[in-house]
Amino acid sequence: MAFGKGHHLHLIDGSAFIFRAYHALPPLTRKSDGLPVGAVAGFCNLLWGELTAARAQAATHIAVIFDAGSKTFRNEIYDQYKANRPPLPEDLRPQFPLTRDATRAFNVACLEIDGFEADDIIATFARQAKEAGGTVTIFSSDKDLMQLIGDGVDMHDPMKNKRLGREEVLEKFGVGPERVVDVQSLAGDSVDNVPGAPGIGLKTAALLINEYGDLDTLLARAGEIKQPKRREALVDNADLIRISRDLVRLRDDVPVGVTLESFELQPPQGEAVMAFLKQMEFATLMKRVGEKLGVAAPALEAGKGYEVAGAHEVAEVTQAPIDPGSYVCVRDMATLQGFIDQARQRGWLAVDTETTSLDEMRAEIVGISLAVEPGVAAYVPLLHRTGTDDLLGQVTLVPGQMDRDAVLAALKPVLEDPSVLKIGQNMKYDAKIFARLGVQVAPIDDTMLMSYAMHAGLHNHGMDELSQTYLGHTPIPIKELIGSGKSAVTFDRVDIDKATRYAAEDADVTLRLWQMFKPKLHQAKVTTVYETLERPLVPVLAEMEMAGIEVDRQVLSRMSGAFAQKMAQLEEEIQTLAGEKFNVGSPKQLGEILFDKMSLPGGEKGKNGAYSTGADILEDLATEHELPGRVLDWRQLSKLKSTYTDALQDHINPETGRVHTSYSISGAVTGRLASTDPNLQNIPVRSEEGRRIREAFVAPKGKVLVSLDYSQIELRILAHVADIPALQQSFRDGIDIHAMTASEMFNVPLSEMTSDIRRKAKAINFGVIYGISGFGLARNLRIPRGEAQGFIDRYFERFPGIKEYMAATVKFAQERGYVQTLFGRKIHTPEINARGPGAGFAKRAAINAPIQGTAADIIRRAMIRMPQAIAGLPAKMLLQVHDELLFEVEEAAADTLISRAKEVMEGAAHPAVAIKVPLVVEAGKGANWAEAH
DNA sequence: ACGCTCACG
DNA sequence: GACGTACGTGAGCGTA
Repeated sequence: MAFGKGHHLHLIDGSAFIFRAYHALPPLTRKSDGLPVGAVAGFCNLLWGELTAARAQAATHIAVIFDAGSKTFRNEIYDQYKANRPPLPEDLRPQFPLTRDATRAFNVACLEIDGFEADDIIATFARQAKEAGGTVTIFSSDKDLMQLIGDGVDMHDPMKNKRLGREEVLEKFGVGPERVVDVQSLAGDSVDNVPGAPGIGLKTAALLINEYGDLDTLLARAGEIKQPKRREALVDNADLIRISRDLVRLRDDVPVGVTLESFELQPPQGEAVMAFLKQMEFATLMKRVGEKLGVAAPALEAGKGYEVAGAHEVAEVTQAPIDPGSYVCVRDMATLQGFIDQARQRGWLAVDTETTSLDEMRAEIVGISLAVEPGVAAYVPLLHRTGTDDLLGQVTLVPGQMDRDAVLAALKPVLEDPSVLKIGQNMKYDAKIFARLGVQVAPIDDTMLMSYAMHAGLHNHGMDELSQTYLGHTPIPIKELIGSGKSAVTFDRVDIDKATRYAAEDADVTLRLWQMFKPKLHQAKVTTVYETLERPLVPVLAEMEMAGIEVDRQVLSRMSGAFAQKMAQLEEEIQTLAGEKFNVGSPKQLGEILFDKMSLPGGEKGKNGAYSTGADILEDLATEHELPGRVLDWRQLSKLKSTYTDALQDHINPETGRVHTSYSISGAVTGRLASTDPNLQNIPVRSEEGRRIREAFVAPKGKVLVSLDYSQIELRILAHVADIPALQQSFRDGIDIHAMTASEMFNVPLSEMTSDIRRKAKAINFGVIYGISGFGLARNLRIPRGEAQGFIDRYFERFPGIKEYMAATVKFAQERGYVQTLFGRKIHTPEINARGPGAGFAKRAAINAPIQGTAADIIRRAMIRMPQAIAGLPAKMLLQVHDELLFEVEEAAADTLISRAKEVMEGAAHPAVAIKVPLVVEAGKGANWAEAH
């Protein structure tokens, strides 16, 4: 029978059901294999409830509509559409196809169409139903659907369990359903990232539309608006507003390919429902559905059902042992396609690349390994070369390898497919290799970062260590393939059979680690840390590293020359003073000259019997003799030359002409990044001579460098976490915090503050962050230990909250074995209950970690939000130096960049944590880093 | 491979 | 009462 008068259609927004189910339930997994099924279970419950309700409401037709998940036509209109959506939780993705299966199992029509959102499909069916003379109820909480209300179409919000009609639309938008699109086009939508008109919200938009009738009239007569702000917002952004309208207006002409008749409400077929529920191991639901349908629920075998993720370890015992002999060497397209198909089927793929270098910007890809299941792994050799060059000195490819570009072309769709999760160990490396080959790998999971989120402080997170610790398996060492030291060869010279065993094993191990870590993230309560502070940082850092920073070789080379001259001169003077030639760079020889030959006082031998000749000791000796001062000068120049002016030149990439550092996300236990090859986080700044090295870090013509750094961020965090009202107030008032501390401690009014008193207070403030001790402060200030202890006692007397915070933090660590940042990052403190001197170290580290770690979390949050915030500006984020971000930007846009980036940085803690003191960011710009800082 | 020294936050 | 200490990093060098 044709759909028409008297018929009533229920249209269900399936995606809304899924998300609601996912967030309402704990992470449940199927007992037999650990498959995440929480969202599916919740979805089935909601659907079952809805089916019961539909009958009660005399629905005659029903359908569940899903989002197809891939890009839609709206992304072609506006590429930023929905661009700020958080990434999908990794355990939700594989449940999507199961919810479709569930819908079909309940004998309900289900539909999704590539290129369109569920909302468009719903709009299309709603129109068809209306035109046929029937009525429609839409089940969704999505306000975008409210434009469809009226004339036989109403909505039901399942979250609030309430009907939405014309009155509710008026209440929410200030206009009727027919003008909802106009209002939304003006107001924009931050959730979907619809731009709208800047500065116009829902209220103003409704006011304008009601005054002018509709959007087109309003835009045509925008010049008449009296308020200058509103007038400009509309006149200047007319195009953006029209684009916004195309984004919010639902299409009701989607080629759906099915008719309304096919949605006729059918009773569920007991057998099909039961088969599905049994497969999912949903015992309770089987019983409930069975009773209603009058079918016996089949019993589940022992050990089946579902449970909260990680409740039991099933992974290891059920897995096949790791056997490198079983891996496949891929030499033809059909075999490769087989792995790709398996990846699509499962929704995940473990990937690893083998290359000629650890430097991602110079490395050439040699092969790719893949794994889809524990034990099911393959290696695709691409560019292995013969061990010896031929007679002409030419390298020759080993025969039997597939063409690199053909393999990449085959892999690109799956590597870029948003519905297939790519799993790797240190994915930033592989993502950069692929990016250089034109493949943007996403979405990703990273076992190194999962381990870091769970185990920071317990051990490092390299693959060999993780495999040993968590799989009890020692992977083939890379040394066995490429050798070590001077005789090491690059991976392209490795025999393909050996490479297959090694490389595929890495992918296999990575996949197994991922399966083991996944449920444990929830258990360790670090899912949010992983999802918001680790995983999203990978693409951000990859971008920064690939951008690199321009370094002027000339500047460095000139400085190197000058340093060399000055050093030679100093060396001669030193040797004359010593009365003999010796290696000034050898602490051992220097110690013997100073303390044995010249008999200067204060010679202390370290653990291996050598005299200590550190800067502080030489500074003390400088009053006794000329030589130590000269050595200090020589050392400074030597350091600057070897570590900076010489070494940095070697790091200039010949292709890009820029220096590309690599950030280690999991290198520092506190959450800080670490920079290597080269380390761009310790470029000199404290001494005048050193600071000049920053003049070599330059912006290209027409651009400038912009530096933004958090002012006193760790002290601000201390004021918050230790809850010290006096410190908090000073930060709110913008008072010099060290002067204020000094004033409180020494009873000196701010107006009479001397730089010496302030210096002491500053040292104490920093000392507190480090877990202060009388000894440490005494050494830092070069004052007697008793005096230093006196300062500390006075400080604690004045700010008792600090002492309480320190004690509470240590106690927390002793009881739980870890400390936490404000954002939930855990830093383990395994040595906290040790005896001996180690105990002191562990306590101070435990006190420092939440403060340093919270600061690290904050700048991570800022960095993750930054690409979105500066999109459209001719600007790039280049470097991070713990509390500083460095950008390169076209000169004309520098001030815009500063204001946008500053806003992101100062607001980075929100909305997760409301810090009681303002975060303040200071900005500078200039032709080089010295000027910008 | 390890420790010393020193550059940074 | 003695011990040994500021927190977090990475690079280059000399020495074993």
